[in-house]
Amino acid sequence: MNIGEVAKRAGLPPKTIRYYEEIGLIKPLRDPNGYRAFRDQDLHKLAFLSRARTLGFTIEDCRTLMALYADEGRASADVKQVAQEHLGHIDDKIAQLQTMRDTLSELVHCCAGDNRPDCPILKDLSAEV
Amino acid sequence: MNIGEVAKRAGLPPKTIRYYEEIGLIKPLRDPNGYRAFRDQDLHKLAFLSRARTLGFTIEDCRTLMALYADEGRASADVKQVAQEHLGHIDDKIAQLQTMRDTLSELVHCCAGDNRPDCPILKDLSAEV
DNA sequence: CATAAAGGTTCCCACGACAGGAAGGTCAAG
DNA sequence: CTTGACCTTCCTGTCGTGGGAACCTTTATG
Repeated sequence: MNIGEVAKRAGLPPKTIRYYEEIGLIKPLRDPNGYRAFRDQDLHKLAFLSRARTLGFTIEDCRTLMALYADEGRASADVKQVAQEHLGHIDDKIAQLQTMRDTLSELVHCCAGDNRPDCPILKDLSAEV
Repeated sequence: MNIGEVAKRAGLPPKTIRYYEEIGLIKPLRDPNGYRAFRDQDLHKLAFLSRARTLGFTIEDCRTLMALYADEGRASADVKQVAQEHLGHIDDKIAQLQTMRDTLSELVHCCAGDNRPDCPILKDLSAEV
């Protein structure tokens, strides 16, 4: 399989796949012409990565998760811990965005949005420290 | 005022302030010794930037907002539009994170988290394409 | 059989918004 | 006079790609 083919199947751009090879997440073989030769196991790993990235795991998390996946003797507790920490980060980020959203939404609501210059949004931003 | 002083007052690291000058958001004067000499108006702008960044506006948004702030003849509609677009982006991001969170939370919940290798999280990640 | 299009390769630069650190100049206190 | 706290510029790194140049290989078509 060439890179275009796996890209389609794994749902990842070729650029990203090359990058994943560069940082050692996958190790595709090479054809005599220099083209990367992806095996099913490579495709499988890429699909794994694609899915994990969709769930927001960092590349380093992915590396850890793939190592755990490959380790038959793993403890599910280790996997769970990685996932829970990530979940914590997501929750933090959501909370932070929600705070922004609340403030911003309030300000937008208060702004007349007409052709006059008075604006509670700017007033808030320029409020005294 | 030197950079350390404004940094404290505006709640921004000196590095960030230097960066803001570099990209033209502020234009502090210079003392004969080469030190930046911040006026009240510079501090005011930095406080504005700090607040806007806290609300998640991009640097380019900040540039626009500061221009609107400086423009006495602005229409509040223009400010509102910038804010509303930003609000939209925040909502998108929250929705995306929420989707991740839901899936991940479900998976974490299903994982025993013991010393056995069976793990629904890894099972999900390695599911067939 | 020649050619053109579509695919592959490496390499380098850019993004956003800074953070870290080196190497050096300046200033206030003891 | 020295120490230490500031300040300066300059360069590099972050994270996960995306864009594009310059070049090579394969496949399809006239």
